[in-house]
Amino acid sequence: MKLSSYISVDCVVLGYDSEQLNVLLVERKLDDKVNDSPFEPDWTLTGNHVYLDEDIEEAANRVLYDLTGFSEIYLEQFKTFAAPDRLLKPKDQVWLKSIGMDPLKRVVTIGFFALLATQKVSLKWMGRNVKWTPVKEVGDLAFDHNQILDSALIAIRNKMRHEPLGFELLPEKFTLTQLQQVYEQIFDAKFDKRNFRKKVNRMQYVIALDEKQKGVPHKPAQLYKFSREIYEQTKRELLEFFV
Amino acid sequence: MKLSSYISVDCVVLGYDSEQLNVLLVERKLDDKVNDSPFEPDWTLTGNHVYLDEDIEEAANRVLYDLTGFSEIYLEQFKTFAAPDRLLKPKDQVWLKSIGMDPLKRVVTIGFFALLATQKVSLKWMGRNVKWTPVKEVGDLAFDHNQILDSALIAIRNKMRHEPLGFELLPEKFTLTQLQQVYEQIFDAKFDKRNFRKKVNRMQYVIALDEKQKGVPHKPAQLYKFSREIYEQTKRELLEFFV
DNA sequence: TTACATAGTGTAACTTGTACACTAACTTAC
DNA sequence: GTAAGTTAGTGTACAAGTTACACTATGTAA
Repeated sequence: MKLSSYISVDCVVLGYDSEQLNVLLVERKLDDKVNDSPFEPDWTLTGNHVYLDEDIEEAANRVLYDLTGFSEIYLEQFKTFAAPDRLLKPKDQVWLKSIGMDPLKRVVTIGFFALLATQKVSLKWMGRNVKWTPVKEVGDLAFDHNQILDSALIAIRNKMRHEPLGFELLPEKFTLTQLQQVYEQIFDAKFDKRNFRKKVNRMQYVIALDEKQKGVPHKPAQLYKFSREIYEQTKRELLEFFV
Repeated sequence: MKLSSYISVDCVVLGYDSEQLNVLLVERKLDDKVNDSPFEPDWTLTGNHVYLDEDIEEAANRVLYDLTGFSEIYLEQFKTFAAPDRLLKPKDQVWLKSIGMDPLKRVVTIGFFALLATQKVSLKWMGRNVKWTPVKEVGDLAFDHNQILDSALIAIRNKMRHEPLGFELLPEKFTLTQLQQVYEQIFDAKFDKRNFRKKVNRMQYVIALDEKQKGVPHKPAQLYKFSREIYEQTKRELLEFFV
């Protein structure tokens, strides 16, 4: 299959693990490095080329499927990066020449963000090391991937003001404390527990289950679920979220 | 200058003219048409190829400058379109072959929206007919440009919920009725005049000028201006807009 | 049985949203 | 210069939402 080599997708995969918000990073292989310096950053976001007969959404889903084994992950395009000095890897330049194509100087990449609960993921990707890193502790990434990550976080925050994305970071059954923590992490803010719960109570699409948390060394919390159906019906009235 | 032919930008240029929200369309030339049928739509959004040494933001600004003669227009990337069946024009395919490049089947285009007050614009572009069309009366456009327009309107609405984009559609000095009309057009809604003004009054960055409207056949309205400086200082407190 | 940890709950003061109708100021036509 | 036409500009009462704040309840583990 031929690659349209100059178009790629990069996925900012965010996961919440009951403590913090994490981003999925993959370790670079040696032959990915642009020069031989050992000081180049070792970690990148997940991404891949886009095939010629493939839409970019398909390509991003393919990356996520290879990574997690799941295909129903929340995924959304947020920005395209095309600065002329974006780097094409040397091995790709060689390969492009070998098939008679112009080894262009830049790769245009379409940034996607994906949201999921970390426990779902198997963490294997093309034989490389993969790790969750707390978003607040991400160091230098390769290429312009720090910039892509920052843009993703801004896009997610903006979208979360008026769409119920927070639930995508939680398992199907969750506690209100977990929900609150998700929003606190995303917006880097602290909310008042009672006021937060008052607001959730007004959301008819957050439904209390007949079930409690298990295996915790303290009072177990009530579990809730999110109903997208009810949300779709009532969203006109209840649009504002937590920030 | 060589073109990186498979990347283009398309600009959804929106203008407000004291009555309605309009979008700028350009007429196609005959040799743009994919086949000879006279039934193909005659109008498109403005767009162009992206040069190899050019970022996409630069390319979009170039399109806007060619069109309007202005270079300080509010412009923002909103979505990238890359469906495999997006069409490359026949003349471009011929041209790409002539310079030894693979005539790929699709053009990846990055969609931008631009906001301005219509009176600013001179309306000339590459020798073609250009016209403002009320957004509500746009008919069939060429390629997937109706889809691009719809996506732009959704992106603008979402952004306008928490950023002061409405002012970009007005001249520097505007009346509160004009401001209200902009938001009514964008959100396709009617607001109560007194409540709207109450809300504006709370926005310290909308400043009453010592000046009134002129040349209107009725009571002239107070003029106001928007101060981005004050907005930047106070935005944490006053984030919500009109919808 | 006690210590520990987190869950879960209510109220009062204040701010914002909503619904609603008349007078003021200017121009034009007669 | 008077009347008709047009848009500007204003206030109030009620409902809803926001904010700040501290204690009791229920489970586990030692």
